[in-house]
Amino acid sequence: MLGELEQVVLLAVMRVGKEAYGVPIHDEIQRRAGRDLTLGTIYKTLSRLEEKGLVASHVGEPTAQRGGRRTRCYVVSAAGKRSLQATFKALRHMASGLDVGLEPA
Amino acid sequence: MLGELEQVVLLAVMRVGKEAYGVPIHDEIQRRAGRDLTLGTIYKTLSRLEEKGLVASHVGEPTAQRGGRRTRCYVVSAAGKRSLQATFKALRHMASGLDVGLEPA
DNA sequence: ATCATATTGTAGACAATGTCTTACAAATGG
DNA sequence: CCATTTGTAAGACATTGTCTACAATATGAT
Repeated sequence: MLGELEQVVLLAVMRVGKEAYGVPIHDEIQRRAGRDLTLGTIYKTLSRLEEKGLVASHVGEPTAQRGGRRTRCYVVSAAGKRSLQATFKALRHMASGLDVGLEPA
Repeated sequence: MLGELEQVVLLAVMRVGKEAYGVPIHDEIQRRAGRDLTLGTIYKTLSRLEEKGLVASHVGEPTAQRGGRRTRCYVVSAAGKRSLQATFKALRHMASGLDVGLEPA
């Protein structure tokens, strides 16, 4: 079963798209969910998701940035997307008719 | 932050309504979410939710059933409902426009 | 060149949540 | 008053959530 943070991180990776590495993922979660996590939290979650095959990663091109390592970029795998969909389907079923801000689509 | 199972159990308590004790909660989760948990899992989660003030409980009347203890019945507190709503609001923000079966209401 | 600094990533530790198994309690029918 | 039925609680362990501390790399200034 997908944990709560795992769901959020998967969604953030999808949203960010092409350049989905640590910092942009972190920022997207902060902006959209108003949740202020450390980068360590993001990286740890990403690496657990990768172990489970729910995301895949590759080392990015060196950018003309100020400094830092090569970025590691992530994409959500097909299994990852299915996992999210299954999780949300069950949630919607549980929530239907309950006025908790999660009505069925 | 509400854990994934905590969300499901809170929703189940709301759904079941008046007679929300262990067994009916368990059955509701099984039917609606297709998730087969043990009663121990349900009780443990309920007691953690109660410690956090997200549900309240009282011991029920003895029924004219074959056996068993008095049931302990649960209701979701105002704080519990707010927690759920906040959780789902953030999720919907993260998911909007993503075809994962959780479009904004 | 080299050193301080900015940016990114990794590892380790610990807390919170998820989950089961096992034990315990209470009620009823014989 | 004891076996059976129904319900609850406690303990243990795995997984997930989260941080802090550290390592790696690139840049610009001295």
